[in-house]
Amino acid sequence: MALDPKTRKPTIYDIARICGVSGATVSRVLSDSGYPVKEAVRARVVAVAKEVGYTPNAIGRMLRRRESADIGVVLPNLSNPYFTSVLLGLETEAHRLGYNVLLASSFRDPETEARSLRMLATKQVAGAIVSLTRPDANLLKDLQSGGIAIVTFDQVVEGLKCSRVEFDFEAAGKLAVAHLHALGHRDIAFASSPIDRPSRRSLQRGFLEGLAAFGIPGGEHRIFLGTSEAEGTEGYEVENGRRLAGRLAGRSPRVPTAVFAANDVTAFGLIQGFAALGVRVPDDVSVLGFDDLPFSAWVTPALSTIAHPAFETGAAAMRLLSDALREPGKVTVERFAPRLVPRASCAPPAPWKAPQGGTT
Amino acid sequence: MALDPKTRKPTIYDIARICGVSGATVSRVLSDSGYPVKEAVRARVVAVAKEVGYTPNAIGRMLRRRESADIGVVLPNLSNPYFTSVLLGLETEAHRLGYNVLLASSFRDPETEARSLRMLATKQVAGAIVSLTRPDANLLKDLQSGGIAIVTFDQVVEGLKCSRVEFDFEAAGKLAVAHLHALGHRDIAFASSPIDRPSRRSLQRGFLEGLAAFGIPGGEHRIFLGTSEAEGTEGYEVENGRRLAGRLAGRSPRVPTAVFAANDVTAFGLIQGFAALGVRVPDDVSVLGFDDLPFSAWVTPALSTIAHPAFETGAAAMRLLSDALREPGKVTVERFAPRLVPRASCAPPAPWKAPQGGTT
DNA sequence: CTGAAAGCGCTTACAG
DNA sequence: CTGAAAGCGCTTACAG
Repeated sequence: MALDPKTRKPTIYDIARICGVSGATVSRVLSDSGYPVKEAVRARVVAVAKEVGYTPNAIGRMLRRRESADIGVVLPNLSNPYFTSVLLGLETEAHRLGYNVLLASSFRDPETEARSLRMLATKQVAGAIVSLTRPDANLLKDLQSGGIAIVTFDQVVEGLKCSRVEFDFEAAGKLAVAHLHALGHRDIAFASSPIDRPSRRSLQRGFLEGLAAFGIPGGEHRIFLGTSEAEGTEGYEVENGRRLAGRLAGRSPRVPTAVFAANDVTAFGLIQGFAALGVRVPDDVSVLGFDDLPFSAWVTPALSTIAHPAFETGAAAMRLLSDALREPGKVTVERFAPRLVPRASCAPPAPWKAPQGGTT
Repeated sequence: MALDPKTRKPTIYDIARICGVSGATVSRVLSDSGYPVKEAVRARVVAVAKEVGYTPNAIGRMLRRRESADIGVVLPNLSNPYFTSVLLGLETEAHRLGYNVLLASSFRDPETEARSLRMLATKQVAGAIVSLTRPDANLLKDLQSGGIAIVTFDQVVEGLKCSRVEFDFEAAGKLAVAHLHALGHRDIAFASSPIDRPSRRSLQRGFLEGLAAFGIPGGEHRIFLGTSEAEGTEGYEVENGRRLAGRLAGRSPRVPTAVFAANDVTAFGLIQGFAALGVRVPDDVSVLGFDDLPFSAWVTPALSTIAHPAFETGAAAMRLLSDALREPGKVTVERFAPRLVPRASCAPPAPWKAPQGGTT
């Protein structure tokens, strides 16, 4: 315990001095370099390190080695359970692979997003996994040319070469319409928070294409979007759904017979909003969600929805990043397809009403 | 663009060379030091920095300044929505205060937990916000003596001086029993995943004290705990609840009339498990949750529960940490109290059955 | 097997 | 207002 005055944290040189060896030797022992060191010396160094409570300084090491085990993660919004599940998948895989996660929620603000990206560059992260509200190829290219590997998910950034996890949002939109159409619906609406991300845009496009495929005219009377700017706060999505239910229920001359919600949470809001107005789901209107969150199977009516594999998306993104880190320049695309999960919130429209499905 | 051979990232010295000034001057300009620099020089430096695409290296700066804006966060389990909400509160406040979050989920493994803590020390974080599966005062004291501020939540670590966000779990357990007792229940059980954290222990203690206060004998036939070691995986809690429902339903000579679940997700599992066995909630058995997750108000029957403010806990923890960083040694304790949120999953026991409450 | 020395990118007394 | 120099804690050719 022969340390300096002001309870300074011991460094490699403190240990070196105590052991009567050079800093280089201590470094070789303590960094598991595999470099040969006489066994007696090694033992002494390890013992002294322990005795003085030595903690390696990763900053010093990083500066010297110019490498990092940190991965930046930029998500639009932690209050949406979808992203929370992505994060869980990411974190699980990161842990398995030995990476640390630097989290940066953008709160759906492009400014914050850009700042987070720059912050990550500043921190010299090895790579970043991002889902952007306002994809900016130049910003991401800057990171890449700074040696930072990028992986995106749920979006392809125009003009950027990088690995990504794709999801076919357009197919999801079509699948939604197909399901509702098969149930007998012809007057189908789309409910969403503002279309501020490409994934939403694709979903909406798929929805419209789905309508077109069945000869159903699209148009503004089918599209119900949130206007609030209070996004990113907990409960925004569900509240938006509640409000949209009011607008849907008030549409003249008549209420749509089915609604496709841009995510499960919005669907919950719709169902609640409808209930408050005495509109029954699925008796009066069918509600189809998107995401298949874990608890979507627990609500009543159990939510019919389109599965969007969240955990798997996060885990896959982390794996792709790890691959890209191991093999710079490697670009891989992993694709997930939508899958229909029919439950109880969708049923044939009133005239042809068939018995409801079970709740469990 | 007069940079070195191998597309090395430009440093302060590259800019200095191009501008014909010293590195010190460039640093003064680019680090917003407030140090006086001739305006013409300043402008030139800024322009060149932009031109060469300079990105400050936070590692170099951290090593020199010995300070960090990183905060470590150690959570037991991201698959539990409670912690997810805590994280959201934390992250929101961290963003507001200008800190970056280094995330480390322990997956409920004490080894992983200890490793994460050491990793954070290594990374020279300014502080850490932790909820530990196996609280270890020595481990945390080591961080503190290394200059890292610690804030805990939902637990007080024996023998550790630090700011913390407390929650009165014992009172929550008592409140649960009081509510169920007031409804007429006398045969009340407790259902939980393994009691591996002090908070769970306190909740259970409160439950038992609550029983005792009403002269209801405790005992093993009232305590139903998960045995699985598959904790930390998504869906563990709900699956555990489903399994426990089976054990509860099969208890002889008779099924309890009410169950207090250690968290809302377990309660969902219970309700599902009961439903699968034809046991109705609340008609045959009342289920009371704990947490009041956002979606607990959306399920059917709407979950009666005890509120445990998650977002607020995370935000408060971050604020306390910020205070402690600003004023080293400052120890503050912020307390949250449990609050009953009666909904539809609890009702008087069968014999005295009264009309059910509404679902919304 | 060991050490002296340079250097990772930055900041900051110190001297002018 | 500016610069030379030292140093944050570490690693790693290089020489022995």
